[in-house]
Amino acid sequence: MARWQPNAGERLERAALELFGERGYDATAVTEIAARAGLTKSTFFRHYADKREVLFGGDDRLAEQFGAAIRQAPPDASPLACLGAALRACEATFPMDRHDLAPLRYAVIAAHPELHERQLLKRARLAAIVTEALRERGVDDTTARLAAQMGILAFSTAASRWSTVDNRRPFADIAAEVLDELRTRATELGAGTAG
Amino acid sequence: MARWQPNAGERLERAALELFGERGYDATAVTEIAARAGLTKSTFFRHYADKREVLFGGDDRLAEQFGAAIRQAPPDASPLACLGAALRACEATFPMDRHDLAPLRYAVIAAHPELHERQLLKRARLAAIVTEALRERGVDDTTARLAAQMGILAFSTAASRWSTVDNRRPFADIAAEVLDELRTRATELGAGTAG
DNA sequence: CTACGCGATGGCACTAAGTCCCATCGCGGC
DNA sequence: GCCGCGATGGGACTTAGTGCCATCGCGTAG
Repeated sequence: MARWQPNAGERLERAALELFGERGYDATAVTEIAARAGLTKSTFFRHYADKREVLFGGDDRLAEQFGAAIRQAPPDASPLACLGAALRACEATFPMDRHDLAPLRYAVIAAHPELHERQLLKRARLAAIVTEALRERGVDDTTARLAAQMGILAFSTAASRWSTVDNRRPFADIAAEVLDELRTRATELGAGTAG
Repeated sequence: MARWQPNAGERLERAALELFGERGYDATAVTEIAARAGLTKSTFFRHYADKREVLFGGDDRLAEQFGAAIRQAPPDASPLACLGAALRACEATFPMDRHDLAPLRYAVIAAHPELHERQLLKRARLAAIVTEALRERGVDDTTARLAAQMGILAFSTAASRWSTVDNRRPFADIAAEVLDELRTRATELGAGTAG
């Protein structure tokens, strides 16, 4: 028995990604994922609330980092500056030495609406955390929500580009670039006629 | 038998909302919804892909209206002006004579992450349609995506406020107000220091 | 009026996700 | 060596969701 081996969560995550790559998401049962990780269905659901969640463990850690980075930003930093800091802070979640698995993960998510759905939920939670963190800094509600959406858009775009097979650039660089372009476009949008 | 009675979809939707209100979402089985509508489980799944979908039938029609409104906007209209037109166009989806059911619907969705998840998916699809419609007008990719996010944010905020129990204002008014405030905030955001 | 066909429904079997509860195991402290 | 705690195993159970075929209602051709 493989009982009591450490890192059950990581093993399940790895086994899941392997099987999704080999047989596809739908054709992979939770029992099979657990078996490959040397565990059982019961244990799987003790680590992940459902089958989808096994692909999004990192997003929860990310949300914490995001919130912390905004709170640690200097008091006079603008909302967009806070977002920049947050995007730099989540560099650890996108380490280059794990870059090989990213394209597969994205492909699986893109191919299954229920996984895309879960990704959207994670990002909505992230947006809620950013909004709250900005509000704590005295930013008004509407601005906080708008800035949070811009941050999520920058994050999503950057994460997508980073996860490309032939990408070799660090996440922070891509994110900074995207955020800066969004800032420019936001100015143009607001300046245009609205009616 | 109630076979061959018209509007099976509407009956299922109504029955579902009733039961969700009475017993809660989790405690209501698909079989029960179908039974109250005078139908069976088989027929339910022929009308809605899953249990969640029964609450989001209107969102699909909305997406079409949204896209059509942007395409019909005058060629020289700015992106934000297009969004304004789209928000006005979906007035039909928020008729005052059906306002009574809105608070319940929102409460049920808010209480269940899986329903919130589905709502996010619908809005993401809406955002994709807006993005594509703006691109067709010659708007560059980044601006289109940013504007679409702003539109979705305006829509979500307005829909939430409209669905309040004591609200009596038409949707278009609320939406226009929200969008205008977002435009102001976007300008301020872009003007601030970024770095 | 009958025969035929089409589309919507009913019904049933089946798979797998997810829940619940309890037994079991391993490790560390007393 | 005993004991308790936390993690795992295992099995019973409910229900979402799929697939297939029989059935029904209605319109239409002849």
